[in-house]
Amino acid sequence: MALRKSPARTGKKRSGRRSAVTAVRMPVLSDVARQAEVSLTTASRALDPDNDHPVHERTRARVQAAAQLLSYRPNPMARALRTRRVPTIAIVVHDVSDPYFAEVVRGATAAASARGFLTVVCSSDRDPVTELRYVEMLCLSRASGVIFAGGGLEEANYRRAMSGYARSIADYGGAIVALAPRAERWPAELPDNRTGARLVTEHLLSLGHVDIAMIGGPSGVRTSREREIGYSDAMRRAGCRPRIVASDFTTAGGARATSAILARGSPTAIFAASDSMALGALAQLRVRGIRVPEDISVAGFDDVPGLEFVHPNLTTVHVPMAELGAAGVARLLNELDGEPHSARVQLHPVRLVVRESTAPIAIPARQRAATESGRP
Amino acid sequence: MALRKSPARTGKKRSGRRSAVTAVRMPVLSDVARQAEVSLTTASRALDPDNDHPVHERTRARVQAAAQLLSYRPNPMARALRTRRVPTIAIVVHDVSDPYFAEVVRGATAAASARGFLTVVCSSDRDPVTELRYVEMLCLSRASGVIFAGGGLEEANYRRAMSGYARSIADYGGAIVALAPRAERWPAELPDNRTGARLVTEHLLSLGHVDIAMIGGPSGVRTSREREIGYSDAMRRAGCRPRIVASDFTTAGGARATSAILARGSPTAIFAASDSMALGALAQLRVRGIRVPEDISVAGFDDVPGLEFVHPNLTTVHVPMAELGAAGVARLLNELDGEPHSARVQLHPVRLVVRESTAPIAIPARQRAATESGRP
DNA sequence: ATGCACGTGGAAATCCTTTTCCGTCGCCCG
DNA sequence: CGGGCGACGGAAAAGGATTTCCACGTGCAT
Repeated sequence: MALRKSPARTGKKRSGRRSAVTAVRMPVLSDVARQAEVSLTTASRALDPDNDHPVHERTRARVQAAAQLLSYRPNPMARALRTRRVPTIAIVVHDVSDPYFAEVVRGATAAASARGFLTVVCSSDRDPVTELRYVEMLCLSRASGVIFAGGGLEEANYRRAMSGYARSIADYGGAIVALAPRAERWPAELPDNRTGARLVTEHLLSLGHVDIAMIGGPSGVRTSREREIGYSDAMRRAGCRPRIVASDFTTAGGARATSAILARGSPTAIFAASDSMALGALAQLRVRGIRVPEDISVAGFDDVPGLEFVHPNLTTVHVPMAELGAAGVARLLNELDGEPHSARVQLHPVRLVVRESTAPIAIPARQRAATESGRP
Repeated sequence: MALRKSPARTGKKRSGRRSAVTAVRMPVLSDVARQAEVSLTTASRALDPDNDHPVHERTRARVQAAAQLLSYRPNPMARALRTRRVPTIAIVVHDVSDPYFAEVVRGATAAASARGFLTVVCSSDRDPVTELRYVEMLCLSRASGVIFAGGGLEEANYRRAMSGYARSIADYGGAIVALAPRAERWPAELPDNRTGARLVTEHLLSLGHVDIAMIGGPSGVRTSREREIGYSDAMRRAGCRPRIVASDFTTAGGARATSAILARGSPTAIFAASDSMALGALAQLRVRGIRVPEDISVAGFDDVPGLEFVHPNLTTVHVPMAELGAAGVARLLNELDGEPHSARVQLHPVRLVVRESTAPIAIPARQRAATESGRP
């Protein structure tokens, strides 16, 4: 694929102003070597626990003492140049502002920094071109690994480009892991979307609902599909007709989809494939004066933080987002060390969280309302 | 200060498995030079637009053609080693999951990637030790710059350590910018907190409110203080007594603070120093059956995304979060280029956004309610 | 004709670490 | 006693770009 001119600028011109006086020049390996009276080679070996070349314990101690004394820290750039890999792991998300991704990122950065890795987060803003640009940059800068927190696209060009980058990452010894289902057969740590969707649907069914509409995610995104399948299966098994309106995982999209659903009949329950969309549904229902859960039940998916502060508290499926992020970096590090994982995809259990936004259908709803704290 | 052994691990052991066949070796500068029949020097100069050494146009064209042909991309690691600076800018936040910071990060990453810079985000989780650890890592890896999105602490040890790192960053030619008021005299792009707080307060005052309580941020954080000052000034100027309960900028904290406020009297309006806290206030008022805005008005600060989907839509002060992030990056790049900025701190205007959660005091509130869409 | 500046290009040093390849020394064994 | 082996340490190459000098040829002024 054609690569164009580098967009990078390095901000030169600047000369080392203030440095003159203060700068005591960071010690480099040769300083340590001199201090310890050994060669560069030995110093390097003594300081590197992973190196298997034998170094006499006495020598090693001397070198380490010298390093300590000078408070030497190896220069990551030089190291990276030589080893052809930088100790940073990248995490590619669709949108950092999306609370789902924010949580994943939180978990991942915490886990990574605990192991001495920096994380760069790349937000594609749901634009495949931007995402590819990022991945190219990551390849070039030889990130140790890339975690894809969001799903991929089914589009042919995208997939071809991506598989090229993936190969190139594998070539230089980097690793990739996915945190959402993708066409590519990468190692993956995934939430159990199908079961989750089945759980909510069965919950709704058990409350007596029959006409349950679903607000799906974008078509061509596997997470959407899996959640839709879980829903459809449960519905069909109960003898109900599934009904899905595709949307885009955003709050605004959820509101729009709700309008669309209402325009074509009035279900007694709506299951949104993400909390953001469920929030949109809630908002839309409110402006129309439709009460939740008295008139209609609403459920979401993800259990993003803060749901306990929206009204009514949303029934949803808890996805362990931060743990997913942490598991992603753990998995990545394993892959880097070449320790093969038994299963390519590791499913993380999700659980149904029943809160206030779902209630038994119709008449029973009124009884339930009576149990809530009355207004003065 | 003493630096200990590197916590970094680079995951070696792994040998280049599959590489054997596929790897076509990425072209390097010398390949381009050979192809264009010029020296390394000339090739480098021809490809670098910032270089001021004269290169004949014909030669430059030849080199560029060669680079294009080979789809050459400079190796960022080699470049970094030589220039002593990596093209990544770090952004330190208190919590990536906080929508305020998420937005700032979004703006910053977009601006940075547009200029060929990668961004690493470091989330301190509000722990000074973690934050310091991050900053040390950033120093070592020679990030081009560090943007502090959140405020700093007043604590002595923290400030000393931080100023040490700051000096070291300046020494190697990196830059720092702050996006929240701090004790350190760094270049800053700040929201106009004082004016914003004054604006909401005056808005509330103009609606007839007199007993307006404020939920403040953590003490020792300047953003809190500035917003509190704006509020207090406006109150005093109107002859009203300010009343502030400190909290922590979180939704849960906002809910708790609301309880505390209610325990000590019933104001007719509550101004929270952040939207998150205002959301907590809203939730708390709801469980107590207190209507907003009929019984009490609530206003927030920041205007984080998604407020139009909460009920009632929150009146707040719009802070241009993404723009702040972008401005931070721009400022940083300027600093790196040594182009001096006139003012050390650049104030970004904020504006009052009046929505549904604030209304005239007492009786008039009912009239206002009539203008809303009625229920069936 | 000499000197100087300028435009252009190249050789080599530099950034700092890791790794390859080799040399030495002591020791054991045939 | 020569040879082989294992433990240990060092010289130097590699990794790939940037940058500092320096050189050469022209054109212009002296």
